[in-house]
Amino acid sequence: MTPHRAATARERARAELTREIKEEARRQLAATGADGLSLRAVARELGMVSSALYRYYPSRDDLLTALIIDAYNTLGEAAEQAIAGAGSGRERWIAACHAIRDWARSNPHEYALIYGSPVPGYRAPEATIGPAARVPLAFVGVLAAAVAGGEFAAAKEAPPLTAVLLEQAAALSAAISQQAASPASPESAESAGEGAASAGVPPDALVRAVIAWTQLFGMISFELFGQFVGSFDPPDAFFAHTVAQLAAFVGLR
Amino acid sequence: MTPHRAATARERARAELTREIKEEARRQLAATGADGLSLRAVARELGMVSSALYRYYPSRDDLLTALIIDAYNTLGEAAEQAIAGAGSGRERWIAACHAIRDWARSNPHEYALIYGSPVPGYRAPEATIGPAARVPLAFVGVLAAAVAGGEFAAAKEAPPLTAVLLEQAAALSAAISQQAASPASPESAESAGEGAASAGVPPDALVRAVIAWTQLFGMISFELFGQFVGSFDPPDAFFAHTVAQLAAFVGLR
DNA sequence: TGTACATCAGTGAACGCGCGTTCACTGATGTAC
DNA sequence: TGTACATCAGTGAACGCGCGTTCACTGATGTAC
Repeated sequence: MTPHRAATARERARAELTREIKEEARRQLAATGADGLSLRAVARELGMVSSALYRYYPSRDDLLTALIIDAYNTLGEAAEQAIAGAGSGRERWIAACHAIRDWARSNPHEYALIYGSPVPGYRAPEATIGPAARVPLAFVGVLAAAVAGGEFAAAKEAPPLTAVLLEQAAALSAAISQQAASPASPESAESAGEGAASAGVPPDALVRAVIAWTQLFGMISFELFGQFVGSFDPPDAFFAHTVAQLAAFVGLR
Repeated sequence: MTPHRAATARERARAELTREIKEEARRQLAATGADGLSLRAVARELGMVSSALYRYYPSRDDLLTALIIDAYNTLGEAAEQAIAGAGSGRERWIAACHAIRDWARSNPHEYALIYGSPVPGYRAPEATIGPAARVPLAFVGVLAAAVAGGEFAAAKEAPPLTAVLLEQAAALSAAISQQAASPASPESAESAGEGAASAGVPPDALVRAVIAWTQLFGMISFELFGQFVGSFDPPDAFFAHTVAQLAAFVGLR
């Protein structure tokens, strides 16, 4: 698709400005939230006239989409790097959780953009699905690698799964294998790597992983959205405690 | 404070319209989200002129605050009623979780208003703190009653709490007892009742209760905000499974 | 019970604001010969 | 290497919109004598 030739000055300028627009938009996101994001304000800040932005994004929603995709990707990358930098399966799991929290704390409005209440009237396009899956896939990858490496211990007191739940877990497992085979973004393919498929992960563990996943984001949302005020605040100790417990819960000892 | 005399027609009309304004505002919330809520649109829909609303709410933020307080209260009430209608401690806990989810599914935008990303520029006034505490207090009440009634079983494999966490748990316990002694809303006093204080609930169980609390809202947020799409969808079975597990987790057998 | 005054709900016009998006345009950059 | 044409980035004015809030006003409801 892309011919091999040097980029023209025009192309370089375009790439540069596209980056600057997103940067400025992120700044405004941090200041005023997703609904406060305005093309006119971005243009103003960049010293351009508002209509000029339409050379780069055909509408406000498209700019928002670009920010959402970027957010999913940087978060996914943070998780993947944390995983790559840790030793055992248990350590990888815990490191990923902390990396996700750290990213969320550093980028609260981008976090809100992707995990907070949906922006009214905005419909997420297909292009966000792949990046959104990076974090869950990374977790499943850790689990699968642990199973393969003999680091996984099935839960002792496992309450039985209902038929519906078993079925959904099986379907999810299949979907994951498929997605891992044809990853959405080239970057995620690399780091998720060989262990990305859910091969060998028992359905019960998959359910537990999803429980842990919702728990993780529940804690982070509560922290960022101010629900912890007056209880475990700051929730650093609480978070570390819970995450360690969750690692055991999913079967990583 | 309130003298005992019949309400004048004016007073009745005022109460009636105040209710209608909030009703219409809630409808708009459901349609367009918190940022789409506009005084002008509410007035328009009620056949009034926009400036007339200022006789009822001094600003848009005050109307928003009223909606937030109502949301916390109806949710709290739903949880309290579920608890009152169930038998054992374990059943109460589970019933409360389901009631909260049901309320959230029926009132997604009100849920988003109180548990979603904060409305940018809006600062929650003190008056919201009391109503916001109803749900957590209800859960602690269930736990305390179970301890008093011998229905509570401490966790077997309890990972040790760090010093910081222990300290925070103790402070939280004290704060709960205090709040239960002087409840924010008269209604909550009644149903939370005798068992509201955290008396007898061990710190470890309190930590577990907060874990369960974040887990619960993590699941609900994921469901409402669309993160389950493609995995456990619909998450009914997943939710029931997890909630039952959580009841055991906090010590209710 | 009737009247004079005070209170309050609702009106309508206006202020000033910022927004997304369109469109005809100028001038610079890139390309084909 | 130089020229003619095509492409594209950015301009500036404009359209039409809805918003929160203020203010002087009218007319109805309530209260004190």
